Amino acid sequence: MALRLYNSLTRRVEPFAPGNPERVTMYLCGPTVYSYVHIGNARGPVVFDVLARLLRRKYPRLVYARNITDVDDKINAAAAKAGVPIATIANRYAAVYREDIARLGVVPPDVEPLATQHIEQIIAMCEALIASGHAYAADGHVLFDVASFGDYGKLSGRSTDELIAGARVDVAPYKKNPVDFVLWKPSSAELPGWDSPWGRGRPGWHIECSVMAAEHLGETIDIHAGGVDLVFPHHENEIAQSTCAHAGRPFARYWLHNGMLTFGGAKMSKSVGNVKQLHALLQQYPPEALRYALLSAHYRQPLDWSEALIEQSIATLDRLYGTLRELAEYDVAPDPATGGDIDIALEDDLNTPVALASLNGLAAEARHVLENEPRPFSDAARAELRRIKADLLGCGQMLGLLQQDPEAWFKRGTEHVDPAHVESLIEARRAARAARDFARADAIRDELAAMGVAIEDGPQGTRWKVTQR
RNA sequence: GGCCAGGUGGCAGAGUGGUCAUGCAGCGGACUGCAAAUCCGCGUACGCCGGUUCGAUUCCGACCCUGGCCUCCA
Repeated sequence: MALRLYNSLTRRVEPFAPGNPERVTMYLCGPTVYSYVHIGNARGPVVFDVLARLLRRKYPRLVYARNITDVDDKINAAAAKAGVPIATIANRYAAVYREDIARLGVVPPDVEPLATQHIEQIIAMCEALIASGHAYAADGHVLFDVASFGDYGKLSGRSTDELIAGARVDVAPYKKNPVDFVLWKPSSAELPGWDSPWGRGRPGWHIECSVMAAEHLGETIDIHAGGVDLVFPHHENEIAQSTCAHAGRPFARYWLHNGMLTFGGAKMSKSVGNVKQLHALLQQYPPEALRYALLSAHYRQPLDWSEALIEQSIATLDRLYGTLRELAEYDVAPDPATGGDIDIALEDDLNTPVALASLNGLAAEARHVLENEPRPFSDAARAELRRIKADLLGCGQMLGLLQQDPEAWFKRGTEHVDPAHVESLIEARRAARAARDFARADAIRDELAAMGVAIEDGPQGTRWKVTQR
């Protein structure tokens, strides 16, 4: 089965056919680095990381770009408040972002362009748009002339007329049309700025993405992704700029949009104030559980973030890793499992919930064999277990899950517990049980529980795991 | 108000015109000194009202409700 993706532009699921299989291109709108991002901001990077993994297998020459907006009024405000240059703020939060997103198991993009490193090209695109009559300079600004682009509104399903009628933006006097948007704006002396034909200024937000996509991926890209809240105006504006700057050649073949993460029933956003910072969550919970939670719903659906969702994800991973732990003796390489259930699910517009169901199904198969086959295992049973483990790891790899040592999963956060102490208590309990002093054995178990350590007596002895974090 | 998604069992969340999601939680059983883990089994879920159909949770229409966008936003 071939990859099929929902294209916001056509509002349909379509087979994916790249312009050039030797160089498939994908762009994701990255963060504006003025503060810590929230978990909602991580949904796109995570789900499109799964897409990148899927694409890369078939098109090894994929070029995946995820930008960083490092000049913006919010950064300016944060820098002014702290009394430092904007680069200080931007570099600090960009570094935190890279690190935190990586902890979610996201493979770094091939290119991570910064807006401030493309000022020349931004100015050039503004000039080109002015030259071709799609933009005009006014009062130190450069504005895109929306009326000059007939397809404006196509992505978001709006007509220019209704946009003008419903415009709630303050109409600046220098605008020809209320919906015209800024490509370049003037900077006062205290604001960061660059010299330009229109005086000292800085770029508008939308043009950055058009320029960086063109610079690193080409004029027409295969996939452009982002949150559904960016459809209008950001992506609409990108299409207008890029198409007009490139003589009408299409900007992106496929537009992919992830649904919003909600919290308490409303979209998670700083303006509402219902945010959960990614950085804070990573201190509190296993990163892999956050990733599992983000993949637990289909990417286009809204997903309500909650403590229960994380706990459930941890519980499910406990079970999956528990199965892998039972298979520890089988030393196998991950099998990419091409054509398997997981593949079919992921190629069907990234159906990660079904892929996770398959993952759980594989684990159940393994447990079934472990439970029912007579021991010692026959060669056939062992081969079956090896196959399942290879599939489990291979499918996990596609999803960016199950790649750590099961023992590391169960003993995560052991900085709060001394493993040697735990082992000695377990040994003391073993001795007590051997002496049939069950009161003492249970007391030791309670003591371990108080430390956040749970134990399991199995045929191979007693195992332990942390119950917290 | 306009445009766009969606309403599934205790919860999360897929999917389908007519046997099955899956996970978490719960209950019963097996196993265990007891737990835990694991295994087996269980719960008659598809917002409301009509329509189409032999048959609709799935298709069509109305209604109710929720969320998103229309302004910075992943």
